[in-house]
Amino acid sequence: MLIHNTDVATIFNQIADLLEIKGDNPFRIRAYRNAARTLNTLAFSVQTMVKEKRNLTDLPGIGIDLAGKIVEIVTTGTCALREQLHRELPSSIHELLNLPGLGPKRVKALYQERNIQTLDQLYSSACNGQIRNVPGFGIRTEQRILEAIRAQQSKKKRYRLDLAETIAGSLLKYFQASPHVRKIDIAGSFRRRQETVGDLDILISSSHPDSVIQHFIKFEEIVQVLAQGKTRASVVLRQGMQVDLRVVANVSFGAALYYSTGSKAHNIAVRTLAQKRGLKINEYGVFSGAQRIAGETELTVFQSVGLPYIEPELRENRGELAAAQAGTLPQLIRLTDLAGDLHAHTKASDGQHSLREMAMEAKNRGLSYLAITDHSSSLTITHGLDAQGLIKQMNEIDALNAELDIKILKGCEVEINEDGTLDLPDDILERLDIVVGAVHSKFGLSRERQTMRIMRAMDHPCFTLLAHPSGRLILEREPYDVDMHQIILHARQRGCFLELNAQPSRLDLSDTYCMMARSEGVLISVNSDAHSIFDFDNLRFGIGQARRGWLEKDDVLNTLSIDQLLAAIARTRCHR
DNA sequence: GCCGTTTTCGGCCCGACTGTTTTCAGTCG
Repeated sequence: MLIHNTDVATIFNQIADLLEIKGDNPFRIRAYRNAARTLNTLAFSVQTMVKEKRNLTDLPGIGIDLAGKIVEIVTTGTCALREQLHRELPSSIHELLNLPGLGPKRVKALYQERNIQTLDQLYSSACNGQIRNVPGFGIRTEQRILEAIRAQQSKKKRYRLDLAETIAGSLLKYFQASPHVRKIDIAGSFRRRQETVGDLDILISSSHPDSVIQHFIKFEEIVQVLAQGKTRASVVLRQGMQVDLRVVANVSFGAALYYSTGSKAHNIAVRTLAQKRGLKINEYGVFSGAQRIAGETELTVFQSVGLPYIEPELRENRGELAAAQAGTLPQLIRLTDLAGDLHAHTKASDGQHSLREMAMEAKNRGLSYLAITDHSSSLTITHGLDAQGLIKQMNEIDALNAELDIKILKGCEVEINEDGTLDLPDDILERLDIVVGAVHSKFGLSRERQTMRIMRAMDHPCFTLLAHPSGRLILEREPYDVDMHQIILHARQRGCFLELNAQPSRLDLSDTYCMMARSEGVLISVNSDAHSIFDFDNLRFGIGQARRGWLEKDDVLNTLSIDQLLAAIARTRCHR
């Protein structure tokens, strides 16, 4: 039986929920949640670790007891503790905790006083006015529960980063109209460039917080004000997205920005560090007793606990504190480090602009090379190119290269067939500068067959890099089942490369696999996969994801100069 | 239940807002 890390994490979170409702030791509950978070961000399979008898207690937040429970879950598929808790409390009850406004205490009260076990029961009880008399509840709470259930039924919970960026842009513009806004920044997972965000966290410094809050709640896109106080407010926008605003004094801006950027796990780790130094960190600064010793900028907050500045994309408690203390933080790649783009389409297949238009735009954006990689013919939906079509395009590229001051590479996004062969004859592949292999079909193959398919494609002597390696579409399609670690190891052995596809709907490879590729020494190519001249904007999303994956300039293929790049591609070909 | 440059025991991040409480518990970020 295949057990994924997320399966184990889900069981740990369920146990934490049930223990919370029971009123168990809060630190024991936190231990289960910490372990679940570790498992959810781990690139390696714990089931494989168990098979290989590797030491689970090396993982952060996993001690002897939880290591034993992980072994139990990956071998039996379940956990005795969870089963026992389910005998004490109904199994559906933890769903109630997901409802905003309901925490463990209230869920417990609802169960004990009204025997409410499911959302449906809660909804009908609230409709009938049976909630308001439960101790600790009232009419307002009953109303909010009804609203929360209705809202949950209609809204999508997370949003892609590109949509979040659009909304953030309009909010920033709106706040520019307020004379009392001194500094403003968007914090939270948005600032950490997470691929999806659940809400937007806006931070403002001002000496007139009341005016700023008043201005905020008049924003025309707001459909509901959830909370409104002297220094913060929470609202829901028309798109369903929640926006939280916090206003602080200028001397606290850095501390508040640091605090609201998170992640939660990172913040807790740094606060714990501060505590050992006898310091207290909160939204207002770093305090030694009653004296504020830092807080105007983020840098001073880090310095106060003896750390160098840590970039927001690294703040996930995935080893950045240890690296900071050891002085081994990565010098994260920046957008301006990219010298070229190795994946772009034209009107010849499913793109919107001509070869010339794409090349001119890439040059205007400061790139010194661009690979044109239209689809191959078996992807009929995109009107892919056959051998004749590609030969024609190669001639056009020769002509343009003689004319333009940017190097255009002859490439193709070649279909990887079900058996791992490539969708073009060898004599054509050999004439291309770059061969980008991609899976667009047969997503449902077994893990073994999908992995073999891709590895066999990599073995073709002309294969250069693997496009969007997992095939996922964010919030729309799960990745196909594939052993990414094996593929990364095979890429290293074969000498080829993997793509980080920068489309905000893909961002594929994910951050954790970027970390894995980096640690295995496999170069990543951050590519726009542009289908129009506007899509070169994608690159900044790709760079955000690359930074989350700890990538430095030297870890990224398309930071090489054109000569270095051509030499690197040549080496992949003389490999066999 | 985890963890250790004060510790193998005794800690474990911290404050704002809401509603129901009439001084604060619960929830959230």
